Amino acid sequence: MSNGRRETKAVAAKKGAPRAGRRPRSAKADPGRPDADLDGLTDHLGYLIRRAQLWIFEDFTRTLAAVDIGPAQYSVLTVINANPGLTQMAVSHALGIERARLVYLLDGLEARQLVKRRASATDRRSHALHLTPEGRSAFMRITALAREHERRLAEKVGLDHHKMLVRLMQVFANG
Amino acid sequence: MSNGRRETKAVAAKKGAPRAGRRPRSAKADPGRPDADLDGLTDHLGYLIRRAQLWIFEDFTRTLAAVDIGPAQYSVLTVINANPGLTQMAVSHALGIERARLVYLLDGLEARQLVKRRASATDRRSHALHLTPEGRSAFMRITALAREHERRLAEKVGLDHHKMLVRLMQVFANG
DNA sequence: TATTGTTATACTCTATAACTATA
DNA sequence: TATAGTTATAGAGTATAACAATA
Repeated sequence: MSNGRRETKAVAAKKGAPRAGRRPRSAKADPGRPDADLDGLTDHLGYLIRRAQLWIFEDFTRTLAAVDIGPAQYSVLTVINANPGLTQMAVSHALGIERARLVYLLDGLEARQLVKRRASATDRRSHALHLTPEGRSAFMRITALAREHERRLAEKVGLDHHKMLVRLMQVFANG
Repeated sequence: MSNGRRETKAVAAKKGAPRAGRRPRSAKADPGRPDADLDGLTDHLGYLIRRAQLWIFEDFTRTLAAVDIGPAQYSVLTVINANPGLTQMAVSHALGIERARLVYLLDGLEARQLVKRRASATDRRSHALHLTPEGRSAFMRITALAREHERRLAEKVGLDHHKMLVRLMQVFANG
């Protein structure tokens, strides 16, 4: 799985069927495969967000394939880097990742020597999380690629639109 | 089982002391657990979208729990309703749902008598998808609940922001 | 008793591969 | 040979529950 970037095997021949604006009506004009009418779906933010998620995660994963880091791993590294000594519960809470899932993610990052679980000085139930020196230098390469991904994303939606989206979506940043 | 995960000991834990505040911190009244610094994460559209997805899908599922319809099922019903006679491949392509997954979804909807697979008149390999009469009346109740969900979502982000988000995110509506 | 990290299970969704029956 | 629908499997991700060590 580590190299899991399968090439999407040339999805047959795409016939004409151009994206006719946001009103893909004509069911007769194109005998090949006209786009179906999505009806009210394109007014549902949830639907649009799911489609956006597909595009973004795919581009992110492809862009960071060289360092073999996925979106979840990236978010974990970022938070640990910015908050050395954080506990697993705090990371789980900050990112909305289930603590059971986080155990698995950290197992992988620790096995790759990017992250270290240390004993907490104050609470022997919990671990203090830190980037290793290798983790810190890897993180610099990783953030460079992440920025490249973000640039490509901004290109797709338009630079001004990207700024606006980031601002509007802050509502969801926590809680 | 046997994850070689032995802890070293010691090392003083640095208390919180996160980086300089490039981001306003929500002052939660929890002295024991201040929010972690998310650093650059909140400028990544992918991260924000993931958080939005969590909120939206949870609210959607809760709102439509009474009719037992999830986001994917809702999108399938919507497209079939707007395009009676559509094939499974066309639905799969329109919504970005794998055709193998669609089989499973349709099995459920057909077992509940909401959808019917009919024989295609022109190609005996494919099925023509239709809502049943029960499906059509159920769909009216379903869309009412979906609109309620969308209203709640618009409330959360603000009505004007919601409109803008829907417009900006159209880029992802297809492809 | 409650919490942290952990293990385990189940369910959702995505990605493939292979099979069948048609075309 | 290729395509539509189907079945099967594997991998992420989410949601729970339970348990040991610790608080």
